[in-house]
Amino acid sequence: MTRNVRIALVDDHTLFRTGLRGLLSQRDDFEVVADVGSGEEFIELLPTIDVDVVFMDISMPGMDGAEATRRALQLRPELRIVTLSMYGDDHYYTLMMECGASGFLLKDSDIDEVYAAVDTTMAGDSYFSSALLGSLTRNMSRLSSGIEEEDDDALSDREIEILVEVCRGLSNQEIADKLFISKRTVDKHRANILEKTGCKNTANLVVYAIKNRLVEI
Amino acid sequence: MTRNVRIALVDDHTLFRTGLRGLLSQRDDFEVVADVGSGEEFIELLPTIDVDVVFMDISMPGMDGAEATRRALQLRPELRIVTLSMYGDDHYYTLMMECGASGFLLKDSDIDEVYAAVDTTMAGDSYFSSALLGSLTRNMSRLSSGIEEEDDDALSDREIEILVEVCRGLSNQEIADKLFISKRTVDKHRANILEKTGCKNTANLVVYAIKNRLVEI
DNA sequence: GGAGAAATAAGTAAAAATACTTATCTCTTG
DNA sequence: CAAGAGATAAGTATTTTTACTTATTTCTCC
Repeated sequence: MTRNVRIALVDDHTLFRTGLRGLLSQRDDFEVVADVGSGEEFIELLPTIDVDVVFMDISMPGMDGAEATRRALQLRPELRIVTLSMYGDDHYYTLMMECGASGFLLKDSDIDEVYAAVDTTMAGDSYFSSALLGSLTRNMSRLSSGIEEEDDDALSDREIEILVEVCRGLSNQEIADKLFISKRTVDKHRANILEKTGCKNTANLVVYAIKNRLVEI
Repeated sequence: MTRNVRIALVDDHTLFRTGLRGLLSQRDDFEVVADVGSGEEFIELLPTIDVDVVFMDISMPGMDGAEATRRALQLRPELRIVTLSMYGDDHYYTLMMECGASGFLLKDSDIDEVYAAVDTTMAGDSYFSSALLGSLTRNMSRLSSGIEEEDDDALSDREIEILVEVCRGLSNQEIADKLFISKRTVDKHRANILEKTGCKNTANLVVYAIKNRLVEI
């Protein structure tokens, strides 16, 4: 007999986690081995547990899903991490895929998609919410159409990370402390973000970030 | 024997709804009689069903939770509506209470709070997430202290005018020029706005303004 | 007509952001 | 292994915001 799939849940909404846990337990070949509310907790717990598939929320207070995914995969490259997001935004999708996620599920998926995500990623493939297919194929066709528009102004992962903290109201110094880098580096990132986004100041940035669904309000 | 409590779920995230439904079904005196993804759907469905308690999300595409609550209570004043929110924000809380909600639950509550919310509201009382108690008692004591300060924190028209310009990304000097007043006056207004809204800086202000619908993005 | 609220204005000082530049280090990719 | 991109860091100078305070004028409301 095959052993159970060991699943971890990382999401800051306890109720959502509890609900998902209940839904997952309906499959008796699934076993939820971790159920935590933050990226930090998960990274701390990871060395002590055996996990196959992680459902990872993107927006969480403190360490977000992107950073947690990166760190988790450094520790355990064989982990299958499935992103759980409110929005099927290109930016989020790209960010998480670049961080090494194996799947992307919208929170308004139905439970069959969750099961499918586990089964598919366990088989070594990637899984995406069916609702995402439209926007994905759009991107694909754009890429294959040869226009190759490289979007020079796309924010890097780190820049997005900085921008999210800016939107939370942290000063550059506070962001520096939080990310363990120099304030001057944050200054530089922020200047680059302003340049790339065509924004003039903080107020513009927050509006930009919200419009582009980089932060949820 | 008492009859079951009939519950409706209104939330745009299918997965969350399904999870919550599962959790609620563990109480065999509860019965989920509606499970919809938007305010419109709920209002449409309401005349055809018997409901006691509604769990209502605030932010939904289309008709939001506030509007749906108002309309539902017009149709059925005896409904007990419990708000489900990501945030324990004063503003959201006040808004929903003004719309007639009987309870306010954070999405990171645990399931016992959900059960408690049903039981409490069915008994005719109001229920609030324990995480909210801090900010609520603060408000209560302010009210009961007899000062009768009718929401001292309401922004004046001029302050709202300033805030809107801030959100557009104008500097205080630019706002001053635009409104034909001194930059120092704008400074002062801005400081008062920060104080009243409890914000720390521009980023917070923009988020506040958007949440409070003072600006559209 | 007087009380109180709101808008106006200013001084001073400190903190933060912005505009420039340059220079490593690391990682990926051809 | 070389090239390029991204993250890191720092110098310097200017502009902007923020935190304190006080004071005058112009409203409206009772």
